[in-house]
Amino acid sequence: MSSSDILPTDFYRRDVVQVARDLIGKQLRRELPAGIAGGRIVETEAYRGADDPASHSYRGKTPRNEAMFGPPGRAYVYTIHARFCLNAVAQDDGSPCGVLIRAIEPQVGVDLMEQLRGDVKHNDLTRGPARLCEALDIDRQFDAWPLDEGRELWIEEAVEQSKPTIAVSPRIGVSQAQDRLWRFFVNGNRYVSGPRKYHSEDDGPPPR
DNA sequence: CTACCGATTGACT
DNA sequence: GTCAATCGGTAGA
Repeated sequence: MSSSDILPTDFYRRDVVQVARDLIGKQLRRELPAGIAGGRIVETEAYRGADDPASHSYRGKTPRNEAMFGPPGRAYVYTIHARFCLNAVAQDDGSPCGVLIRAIEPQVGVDLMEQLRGDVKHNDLTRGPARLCEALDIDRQFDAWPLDEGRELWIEEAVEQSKPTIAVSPRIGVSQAQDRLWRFFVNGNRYVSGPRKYHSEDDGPPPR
């Protein structure tokens, strides 16, 4: 692996929906005291700014969501229901956008992640935004962390040659903007949270 | 200060 | 499938 495999800032400096789609298949990496852990990103969601009522940044800047207003390529870590969730900040046009990493497929340092998660079913190891953060020991210390420098916490280029089949759906846990299909996931992958088979991007509109 | 609630999870029917 | 624990962030008195 060379350092050029780390996703550069410019990767994130694009339309947030496109970034969310392109992050599927990429490799999330965490450097722990005992070694490297991580895996393949299999589920993401895009959150936009002032025009997206489901976004944390919809009602303006607060101490909590400040990282979303910062430069692209940084992390935005927030807490909900006493748990942590990881976003990658995207775009660079003054609009506070982020991509929620909802699930990864565990591939590297599985034993390390199992230790951090405790006694759970293997399938639940990293299935869900707060579960993967627990498995990788990601907390508020990584809020605004640069993801493009290849240390502690970063995202690398995909290992596989071909892109997996990507399905889309409305975002999970949000009641607003159901017409925006901004959730992306590897179709049928067992580590995807929520519906794992919805419809391919080539199909027609989703069932209501 | 108090009150409300969520981009969730895990236990349970 | 249903439901409640849990606690920091936020708004409002």
